[in-house]
Amino acid sequence: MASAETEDRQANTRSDARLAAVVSALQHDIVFGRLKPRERLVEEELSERFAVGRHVIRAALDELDRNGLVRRRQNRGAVVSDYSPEEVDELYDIRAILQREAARRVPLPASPDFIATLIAVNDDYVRCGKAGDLDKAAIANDQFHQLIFNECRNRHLAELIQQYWIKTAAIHCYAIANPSLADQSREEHALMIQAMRIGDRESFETLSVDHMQPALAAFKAAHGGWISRNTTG
Amino acid sequence: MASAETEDRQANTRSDARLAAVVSALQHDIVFGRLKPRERLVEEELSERFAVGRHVIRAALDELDRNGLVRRRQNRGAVVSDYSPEEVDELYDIRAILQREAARRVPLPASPDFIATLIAVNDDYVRCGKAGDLDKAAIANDQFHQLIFNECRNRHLAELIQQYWIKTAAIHCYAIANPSLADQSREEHALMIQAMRIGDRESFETLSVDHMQPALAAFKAAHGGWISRNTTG
DNA sequence: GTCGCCGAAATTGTTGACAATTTTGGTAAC
DNA sequence: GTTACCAAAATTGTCAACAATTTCGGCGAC
Repeated sequence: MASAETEDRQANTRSDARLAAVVSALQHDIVFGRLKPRERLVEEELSERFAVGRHVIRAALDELDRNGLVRRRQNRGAVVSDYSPEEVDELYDIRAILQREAARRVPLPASPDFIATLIAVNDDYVRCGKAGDLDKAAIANDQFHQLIFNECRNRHLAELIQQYWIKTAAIHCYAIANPSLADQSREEHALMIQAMRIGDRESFETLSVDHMQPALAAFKAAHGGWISRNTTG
Repeated sequence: MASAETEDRQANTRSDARLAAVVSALQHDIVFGRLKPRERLVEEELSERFAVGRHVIRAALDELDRNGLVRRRQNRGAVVSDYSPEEVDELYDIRAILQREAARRVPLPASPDFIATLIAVNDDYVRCGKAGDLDKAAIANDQFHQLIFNECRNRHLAELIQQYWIKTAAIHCYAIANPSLADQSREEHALMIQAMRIGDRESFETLSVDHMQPALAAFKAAHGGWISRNTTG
């Protein structure tokens, strides 16, 4: 629901509001663990729940499949995907590559206007986080990083980073719920803003990559002993 | 038609043979210029041409839209996309990033078995190219580079490179049709094989990035004066 | 007691008709 | 001659019923 409007600007995803709403809702359900890995997603159930035609559900599942959040197989329906440890490492490897390069391409120092916008969004993130409103905090966090990466002067690169952001949403949202990690996240956001303001590219680049690591480490620690069943199925 | 079998291995794209065939055929039509930029793709026409239901066509157009080869807008159908010069630069910028990083991750020197396979595919590419069979040459060229990038020890990165390979297929297939560029391409393939064989990573990395440039330069020279109409539309 | 087979239930894939939207062509007013 | 508007054609979006496939439970054979 919340991202239905932002979606409208992206000319890439050709879709109406209903589809966007379903995708967004399912994304949040998966990311925040209301839908657990290996859980089945039945088209007719979802069709009834969201009060839309089954073909809309099908399109939504297509998009989620494309985003890597669910996995579909012929005549067997969709299940929430659980990443194997190797997959998580691979995805974060790619994110590190992309975000480092994006950080190199952002013009620094950033304009005062941009810094002001960034601070406003980050304040929102901090406020929601401390208030325990995880859903809104996650959205503000999304906005914060999306704003930054959109400055990289390569729209396709920014979109690609956004794609991998979504793919790993279930992992990096881990940090928001954990008080200690959330503290660190807030501190790093402040450092990023500072680096952009004074034009310290080296710090900015390092922060852009390292900012991902705590959530990844926490996720791996929590799910370390898991068996990966989704290889050959 | 030709890639219908290879598609089967990729568990990611959940689709039957018909969908894969339609996507592949339309891809080739666009890449080799039988379908020209800004040309409309009408669902019912395609449905009749390929003798499949319209929903299959719709799924195919979805995938082509996702690959960037066509552009769709609400209630207005699909058109073959023509990239603006900025978009082309952006896409090649991303390809350079990804392919450089992949080259860094490929274990070197490559095994003799792998080198042998590579030489066999490349011989096929050279043969088809010199015989003027552009369609098969393009497929062999695809195989050659896909083989290499699949060695990067990160399946998601390899898939991502493949995605951008498809996105820019219309551009880099330019080189195959041009005799001088094709000569250079063949020579560089030989150098890449040599670098992988003896473990010369620096050359391999440089080649992996620079190999794209001639086709890009030729494409930009040919389409330099174009007006870009697909911005806000 | 276990293994294999068969049938029913559940679920997804497909089809064709219908509704909504956009485009096109023509006509009348200025 | 040009512009505004309206109706018809073309095209895409939506829906509900039907067909095909997979899964699950029970039954019988060994």
